[in-house]
Amino acid sequence: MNATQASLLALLDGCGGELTGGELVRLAELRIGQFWSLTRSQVYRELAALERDGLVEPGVPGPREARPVRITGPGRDRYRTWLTEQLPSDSIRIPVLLAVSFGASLDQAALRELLTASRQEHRRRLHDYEALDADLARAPDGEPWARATVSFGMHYERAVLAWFDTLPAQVRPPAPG
Amino acid sequence: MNATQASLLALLDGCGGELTGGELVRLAELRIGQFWSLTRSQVYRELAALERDGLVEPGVPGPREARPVRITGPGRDRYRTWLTEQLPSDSIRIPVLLAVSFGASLDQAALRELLTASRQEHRRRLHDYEALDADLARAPDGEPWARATVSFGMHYERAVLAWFDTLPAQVRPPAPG
DNA sequence: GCTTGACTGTCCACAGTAGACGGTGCATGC
DNA sequence: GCATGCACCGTCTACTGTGGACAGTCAAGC
Repeated sequence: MNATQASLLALLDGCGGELTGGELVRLAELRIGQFWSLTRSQVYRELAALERDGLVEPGVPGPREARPVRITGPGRDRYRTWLTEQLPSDSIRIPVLLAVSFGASLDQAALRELLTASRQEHRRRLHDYEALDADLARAPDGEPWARATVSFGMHYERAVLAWFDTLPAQVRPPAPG
Repeated sequence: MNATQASLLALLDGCGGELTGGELVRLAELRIGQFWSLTRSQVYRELAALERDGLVEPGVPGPREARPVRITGPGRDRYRTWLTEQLPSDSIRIPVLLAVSFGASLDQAALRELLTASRQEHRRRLHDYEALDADLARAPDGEPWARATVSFGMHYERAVLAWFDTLPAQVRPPAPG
């Protein structure tokens, strides 16, 4: 079991029915893509392993070679204990910080341009999260768990934007808000 | 060229001499480990590729099979343009958010425990960054580029700590400061 | 001198990433 | 009714990232 398998099981459990690999990819992107990446190749690979281990079972075949699966009882037990007991540590790679770290060796104008683009990207993401949070707030149950993860995104993006404003003047990107 | 190769070249350029694979691993952990992970296996693999491409060249062999390398002229050009022109996007995986996201299906006490441990870990990291920053501030040149990356770490950790305090009451970890 | 431990580089297995590929259903327009 | 285009299904491959085992070698301390 790994985090990708646990995520797939959790998504299958949450939907309460059957999903194909493609549907899982889309659902994962929507529900956890903000802080967890997974690709089509991975999904199909892990789905095969899950079925081999009896944690998911085939559902009724659909059109276009579609082979949906549903979670089994053991699958449900497995992901729930895994998520609270075997969580790995964070994995974070931020290329922009690589450029900042070696900034002394780089062309200052190019670095400033890079940072400006990055700042804009983070600003855009903050706006997206704010819009998403407003949507979730309108849901009947208020979606507390989903909102908690979006809240993380907003805290993060605001911190990054504040950090940009503390950079050395010669590379500091303009702050449009 | 990839980010790992560029980092190795930048470290070699910065040290102004020759380094072995092991030395590069330790130096990388110290200088960029906070936001960029790389392992021994990777370093030796990429070092072989860099030598094959003429971006580093062998230095004078040392004790214990040590085969130090130094950066070449083309190597210097390569990493500098790569860092400002071909930076990939961020890669972030935060397992704790997976648990929060599927929190509705989990045991609330176990989740709270998990979040408490995570909060403590982030608090510890913030203290480490603050101590590191104080050290860097005492350096003759003030180490502006290194301090900028540590500053990112502090902004990030403070944002995460603030986020913990916004979680639903039944899973919110205690806030000891 | 000898042991211990840290260090050298090598190797392997698996997970994550990126993208090409052939086949198939479905909607669209004729 | 039928042809076309497109979105989608699952497969596959190559490369990068991760974690850990391994054998050989030097140095420090007893």
